[in-house]
Amino acid sequence: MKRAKKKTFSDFIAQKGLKSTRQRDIILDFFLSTSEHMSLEELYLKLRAKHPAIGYATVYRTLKLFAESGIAREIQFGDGQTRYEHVTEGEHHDHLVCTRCGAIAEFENATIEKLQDEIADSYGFLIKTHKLELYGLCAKCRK
Amino acid sequence: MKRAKKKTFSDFIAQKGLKSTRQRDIILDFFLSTSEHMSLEELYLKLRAKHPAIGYATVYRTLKLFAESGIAREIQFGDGQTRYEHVTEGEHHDHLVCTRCGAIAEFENATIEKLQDEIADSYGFLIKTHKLELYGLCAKCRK
DNA sequence: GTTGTAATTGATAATCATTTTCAAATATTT
DNA sequence: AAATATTTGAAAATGATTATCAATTACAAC
Ligand SMILES: [Mn+2]
Ligand SMILES: [Mn+2]
Ligand SMILES: [Zn+2]
Ligand SMILES: [Zn+2]
Repeated sequence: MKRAKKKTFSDFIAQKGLKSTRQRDIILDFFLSTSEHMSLEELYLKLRAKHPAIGYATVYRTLKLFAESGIAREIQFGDGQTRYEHVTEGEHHDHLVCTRCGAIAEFENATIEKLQDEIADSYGFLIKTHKLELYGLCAKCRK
Repeated sequence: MKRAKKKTFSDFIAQKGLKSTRQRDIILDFFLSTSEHMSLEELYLKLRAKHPAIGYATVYRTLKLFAESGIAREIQFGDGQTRYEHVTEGEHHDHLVCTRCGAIAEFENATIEKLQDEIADSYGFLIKTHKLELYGLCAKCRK
């Protein structure tokens, strides 16, 4: 899983004529070891603890490359912070976002996905991506 | 419909101890006369054509008030521009967004809404709002 | 209508996340 | 090892939004 993503990324780098660098390796290792949905700032701060020399711009640039290569996905939960999550081949999910504590749960629902396709069809619309997020209070916070 | 929204807003203004001003009236009239999903900049530019003295900050502040009063809703389609749409009592809809031409279609699907509730229940999650957007190519653009 | 007071306005500066710039450093090819 | 193109980190720039503030305005009390 980590191996596969590293492979995907190095293939992407090679195919694009880019270079394999120490910073990209460090950031990739760190990203693959993190929990999901981490914001760029969070990521940068935690990274800087171990690797103080890595620049902010490099983290931004590298995460964009991860997304471009297909191993990560950019997500926005409306708090003004871009987050990145891991992309797993053939898997898709949507999110429940707790607006009090920030907890995020993931779910999949095949019926909803199918209905989305039907709706798109009825408009002659071709879906490329979609975004389904449920905002509210998680079980812990609603008590 | 326009009347009702004007009433809602003036009640809101009164109840909050705010003032009824020329600028707010102008912006409200303009907003109520526009098509949906207009970005703030678009709104400001079109408004400025007729009322050159109205400031950018005032437009921002006033649209926020519209949202707070319940006659408008802020929406983000991920292009970095905040948009505002009209809120109609008791109505809800989600969006199809064309990533090529920017066209926006609206849809409602009771089954999807019900499934969302069931998913939330199964997580003990209390939904406050949700966001469902289908991005892709509209019928015109996919040809 | 005049006055007093608090809210509002418009211009501008500030903010915040993100992107760009650029000279120095580095990776890869020859 | 030298040549070349990419990458890096720091700092400046950007773009959308928000805060600041002095001048203006709305409105309630007289
Ligand atoms: Mn996720
Ligand atoms: Mn709409
Ligand atoms: Zn919570
Ligand atoms: Zn289109």
